[in-house]
Amino acid sequence: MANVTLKDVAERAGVDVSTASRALSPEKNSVVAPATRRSVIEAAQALGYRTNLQASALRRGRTGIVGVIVADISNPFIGPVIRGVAHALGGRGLLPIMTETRDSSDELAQICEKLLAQRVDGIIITAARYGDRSLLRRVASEVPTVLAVRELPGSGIPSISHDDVTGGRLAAEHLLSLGHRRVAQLMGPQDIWSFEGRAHGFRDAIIAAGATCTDIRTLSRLPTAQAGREVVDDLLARVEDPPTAIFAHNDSIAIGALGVLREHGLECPDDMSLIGYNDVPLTAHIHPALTTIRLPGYELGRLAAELVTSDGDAEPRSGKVQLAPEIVVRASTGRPPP
Amino acid sequence: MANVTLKDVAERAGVDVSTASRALSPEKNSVVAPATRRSVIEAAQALGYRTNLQASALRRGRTGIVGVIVADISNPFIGPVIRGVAHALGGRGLLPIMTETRDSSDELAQICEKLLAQRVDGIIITAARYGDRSLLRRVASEVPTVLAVRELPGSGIPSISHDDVTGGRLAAEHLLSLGHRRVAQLMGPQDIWSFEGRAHGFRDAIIAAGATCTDIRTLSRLPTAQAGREVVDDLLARVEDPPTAIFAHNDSIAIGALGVLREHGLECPDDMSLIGYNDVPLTAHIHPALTTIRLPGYELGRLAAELVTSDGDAEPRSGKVQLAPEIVVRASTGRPPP
DNA sequence: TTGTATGCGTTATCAT
DNA sequence: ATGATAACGCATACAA
Repeated sequence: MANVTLKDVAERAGVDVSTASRALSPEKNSVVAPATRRSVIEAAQALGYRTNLQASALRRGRTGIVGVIVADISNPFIGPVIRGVAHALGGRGLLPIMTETRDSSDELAQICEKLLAQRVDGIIITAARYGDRSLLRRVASEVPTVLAVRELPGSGIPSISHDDVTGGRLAAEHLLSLGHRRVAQLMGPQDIWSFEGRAHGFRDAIIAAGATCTDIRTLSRLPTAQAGREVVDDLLARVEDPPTAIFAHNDSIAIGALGVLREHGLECPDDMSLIGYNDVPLTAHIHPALTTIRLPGYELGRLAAELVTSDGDAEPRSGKVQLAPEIVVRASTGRPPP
Repeated sequence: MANVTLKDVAERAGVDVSTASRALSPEKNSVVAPATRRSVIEAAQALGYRTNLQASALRRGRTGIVGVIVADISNPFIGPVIRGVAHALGGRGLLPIMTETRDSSDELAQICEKLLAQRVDGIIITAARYGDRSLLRRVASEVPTVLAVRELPGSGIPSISHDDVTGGRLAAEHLLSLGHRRVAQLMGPQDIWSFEGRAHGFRDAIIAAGATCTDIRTLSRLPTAQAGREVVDDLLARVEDPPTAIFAHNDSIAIGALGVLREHGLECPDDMSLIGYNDVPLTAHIHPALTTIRLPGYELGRLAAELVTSDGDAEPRSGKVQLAPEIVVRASTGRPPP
């Protein structure tokens, strides 16, 4: 029972290994006689046979494994993305192998090396920073590679993302429509396309409306609640004419900011409006429920998986797909104080 | 550059493949002459050679891959566990392959099948329910298997967990010490050991103190914020003499409950104390900051990975390890209303 | 329809 | 210290 091979199955069924192989293959079992096929399957079950995927992969030249690289597993918006990837891959008989970079380029390089050594059939990357461009270009030249969530302009690597510029603009328009004229944005790392896009979309719309926008850069490498805390202190201290609304580049930053605002006695949305990004599950459950921009994570993951596994077919395998963002208005935004 | 094999390297270095193999092996490169070794390494670099781990695995009988099975990637407490696993495995040159069951036993069965077919060197399971006992026993008989976070009593499978009974007791003692005499617990699924342990530890301590404990079972299969919402409505409607404190079996349930309480005009902790479980990152940032029981996720993951990779050494490879829980007192608990 | 033979890329054994 | 060779388990081209 320890290690049953095809040979064992073939012997028990009284056929050659090649026949056994065919009988067990979903694609070629039509060419083997129903009777022998049954006896092979029976023998396989009796012995508890299980294809050795490693050996199979070696022979066929495909492993059936797709590498998935994320920056931070704890970031709640990544859950749906992973799920979308896993479902799409599972439907095609593939298995995802998930790894985390903690947004470190060194980690990313090491992980790519490992995945390539595993001869994965494709790689989905959601952790790309500008500095990784040449590395990822090399990777993409060796194995089908798709960027998900985060694009990497100029890399030539196909991407499935959503329109961060429009997302930023939606946030701006919402605040403007409520009457805000002085706003600030708490920015995620600007060497990541998603955040740069959000920043531009937001700022441009604010400026175009003749309102003023203060940009606050977070210091931490990871855009977490802690990063939000650090930066709001800064904001409230520094600005002489403080904003009436804040756009946080993701929900975690927003939640961190919310805490500090409260400590400063500022209620949300009465004293300060706050809008986040991603629409992670918890945003609906905190108080006040967070207004945010929805990122269609599951869809992104699904499409990325489909793209990476469609090796060169009719599909483009290059260029980029962008889904549309959507604003979710909840309780954290309102009219500016008089 | 497409697919450089050892043969290519050997030819370029003017040696046999077997010599090339030895020269590149960290363990056996001591037996090859320094000069040839250098020329082999040089050739490998020049050609961009990368070991084919599939072929290597086939030959050696070990894949260097460990399967990691979680119930719900979106559950924030799992992040540190995964990180602990990944670090420990990475340090040993192994690669984790992560999968999600969404707490479905069917999914679990399918995933185990796939992992076994991949000939993983070990499996770490954090998604065990009582109903999975026989399945997991079969799995454990084929490959080193370790349960993490959730034990499975009577399965004989080694586990790295923490002491949920004590965790429940800590929650109870904290509430009792604040003067609460009528309390309720919002229970996670009781076919999962962690939640059953918390339930018993809590209830026993409450009863022993002569106080009263109302058990509320969540309906959802997954212990999420939504589950917390559903159940608190129930609690507030049903109990004639309502509790003054609530123990939620995890932080997500607690956060869901918090929202409903607020909608009912109940402030926390003034009208109702609330204590969660797991100490996920966000609990410190919501309002009020949540009192909770800390689960040492990173440590659990690390130890599980170490155990699953220590095949039969001096180590026990059976029995269970339990880490100690710890209470984190924040703002969501206080004295009961007069 | 089935069997024979070969090779995927690597490593371990045995000679040399 | 190095080379020749076999074998890991499977899938396929080809022959029968």
